[in-house]
Amino acid sequence: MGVLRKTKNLERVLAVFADQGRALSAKAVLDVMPDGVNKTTVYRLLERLKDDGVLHSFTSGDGVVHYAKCQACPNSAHVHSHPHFQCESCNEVTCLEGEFPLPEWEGIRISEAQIFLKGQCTNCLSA
Amino acid sequence: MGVLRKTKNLERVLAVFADQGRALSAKAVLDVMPDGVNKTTVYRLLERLKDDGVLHSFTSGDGVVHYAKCQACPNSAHVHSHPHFQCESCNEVTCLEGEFPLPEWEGIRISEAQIFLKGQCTNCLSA
DNA sequence: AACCTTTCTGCAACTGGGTTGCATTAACTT
DNA sequence: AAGTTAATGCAACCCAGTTGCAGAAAGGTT
Repeated sequence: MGVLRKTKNLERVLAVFADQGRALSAKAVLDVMPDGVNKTTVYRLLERLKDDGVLHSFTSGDGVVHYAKCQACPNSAHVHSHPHFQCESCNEVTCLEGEFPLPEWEGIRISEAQIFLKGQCTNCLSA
Repeated sequence: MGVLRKTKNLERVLAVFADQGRALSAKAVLDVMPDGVNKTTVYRLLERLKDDGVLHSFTSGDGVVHYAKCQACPNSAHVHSHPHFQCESCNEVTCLEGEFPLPEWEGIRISEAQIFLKGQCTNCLSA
């Protein structure tokens, strides 16, 4: 469904994620985009890139959806149970490498895990 | 700050959480409350109960704040790093017992963890 | 009881993230 | 160049949650 067209806006959004090696909310993308782009367009582009496996999304602790580049993701099995981390000082949100070992629970079947951590990042710790 | 008054609405909210042994969003509380209560009131009551350590809150996967009763919480050290679980079939949100063993990460300090799991609950698995 | 003080409540209006319908524009095909 | 289909912008909307303020209840005091 939907052949992707390589539009100017798409390339600009990709450039934003290439520049900043971190997770961004739709609003953050909008703020960084030069020469106003419509917010609806950004929301749709982010969803499209997610459907295509270029980005993945998760909800940060305060309920805002963030997007980040998928690295080393076999497009087939798209599991993103790696933790996401937000620094309480600079508010940057990043992906932590490595999958998370999910414990088992009695009587339930777990299909998806969202792990969101808060604390101090390397930069802010040494500052 | 703030002496608590034992009002009718407060007791009604508490009764809701006593009945349903699970986590509820503000909207869910409103829907269950007999004889319309104002939504602002419910939001404020939930915050108040949280400040008092009666409830704790967390954000579900879709960004909605949920509240649940604190059980066996020493009021001093109020850490809620236990996982929360949502059934994809019946949508019920519950607290899973037991603290979560947080792994260490290089170079950062973790102060808070939110673990949100999705899957099938016992009821829905056997149905 | 009447009175006073302080908190609670309800309302209406607002904020902010995100979505939808629709007409227009830009990509890609032939 | 023309036609098809997807992408864009706009305005209007939805939903969770918040804010300011006036009026209503708790609780304390006399």
